Amino acid sequence: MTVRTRFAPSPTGYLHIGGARTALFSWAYARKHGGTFILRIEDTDVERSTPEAVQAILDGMSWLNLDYDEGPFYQMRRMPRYREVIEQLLASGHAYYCYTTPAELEELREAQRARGEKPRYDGRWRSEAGKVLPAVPAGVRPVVRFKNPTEGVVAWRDMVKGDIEFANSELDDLIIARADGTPTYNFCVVVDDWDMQITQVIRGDDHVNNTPRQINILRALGATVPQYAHLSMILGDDGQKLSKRHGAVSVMQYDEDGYLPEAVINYLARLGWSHGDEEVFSVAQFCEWFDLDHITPSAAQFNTEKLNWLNSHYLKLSDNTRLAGLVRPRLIARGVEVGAAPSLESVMGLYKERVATLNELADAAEVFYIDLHPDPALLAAQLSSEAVPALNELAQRFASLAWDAPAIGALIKELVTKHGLKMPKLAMPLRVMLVGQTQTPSVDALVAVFPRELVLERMERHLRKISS
RNA sequence: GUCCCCAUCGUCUAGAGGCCUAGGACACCGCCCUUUCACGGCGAUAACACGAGUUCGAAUCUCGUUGGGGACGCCA
Repeated sequence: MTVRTRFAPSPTGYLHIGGARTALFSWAYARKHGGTFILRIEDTDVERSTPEAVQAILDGMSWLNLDYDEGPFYQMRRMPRYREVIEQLLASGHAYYCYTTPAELEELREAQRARGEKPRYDGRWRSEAGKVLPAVPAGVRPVVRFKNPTEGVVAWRDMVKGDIEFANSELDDLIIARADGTPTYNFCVVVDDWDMQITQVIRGDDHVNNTPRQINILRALGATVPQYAHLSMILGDDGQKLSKRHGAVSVMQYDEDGYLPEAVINYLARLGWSHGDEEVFSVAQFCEWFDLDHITPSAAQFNTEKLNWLNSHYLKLSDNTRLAGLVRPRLIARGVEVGAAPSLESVMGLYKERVATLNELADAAEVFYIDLHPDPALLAAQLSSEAVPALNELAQRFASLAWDAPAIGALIKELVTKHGLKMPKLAMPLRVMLVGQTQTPSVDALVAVFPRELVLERMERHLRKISS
């Protein structure tokens, strides 16, 4: 049988990091087995679903390069099909109308909780042989409930967690159609997974409790029960459950924060899944290696430090043209006009081994293109009176020097010796004048990236001030 | 409260009864490289939650305890 997996988010917010990992694993499983990956939008919660959220999910997946073979399917467009199946269940006696009102249910649950029981529907409208049902109240529109088996157990071999078993006595008769006739989540999932012939349901482990109910409905329908793989959740950096407060950020936030999609994919792949000691691998390699046997059943804590490490790794591997293309819009967004000289590409080359994110790369690049005003205190501290003559001579000699790093380096060394200085005495003030910082790449490489005129301009601006 | 799940270094993990004196990675610390800072290289510290049992032998199997998480909606 060919593999068919699906990712089925509800469009009530952005695609967060946990959802992204679920999508990634589901996608990778299909890719690994030459199967089909389906995107399904579970938008039956009309109140909370928005087109913006749909777009956010699509954007997130596209940024991560998770392509789907079928869909997106929207549940709201499948209403006639759901209605048809509900009729079928009603007709076969697997479902029934229930006239209990929400208020009555609340009252029931309240009482059960007070008694220390698990809150659940008491089956008052469930038809049984020889049972007399209450009189149908006037003016109450009924919901449809699934008639869950009362005896035995429902068990499955979870591909991540192993054998899981629920007693049917723990399950109540869930609502499959609301009073207004619209179907509910657990029911739609079942019909969709059935119709779409999903072979492996890979989803978050918050769905473990839904699984026995879904299996029971599937069986009532005579459908094939798919395999299930329940992924444990991802905790925030602080070990807390991901929530809006705790950085349950959109995957697009990682884009904004300057992470490369391949770094995020690599990080997510390694979070809860492993292939021996392998830490760094391409998406293609991941698809080849991926399997459900090596997924940890326990929750994993997100670790930004490790993501940073992976990101800096991929940054080093990226060519300068790509990096320039990614950094340029970030600079423009800051209002920086990126001039022709130095080329952004060369600046990327100078800094890509030293940063963890694209934003840090942008920070480093920015000073090359703005009207730079180094911190006066810093400049004063570095620009010692003994360095000024050497710097003056340096500027003078720069004017006619062959403009490359070896020549620049040689000249600096020569003048350091000539003026009886230590290297930092000369290099530090030069760094501050050029980029406003004492910590930079090697000074000859730094100078070489600049166009000669800009170096002279930035040097003379300050040297003139001192001299006068 | 009831049901379900989970439990190896600070974090992500390797580990499917002897290969474990528990391996790798991130972080941290130290050293080297570097007349700056990073990068890089080398090294160190650091874990099987606890208690019973099964076994010649348990991180690995069983049970219990503790701790954590999830679910108990006319949300998904």
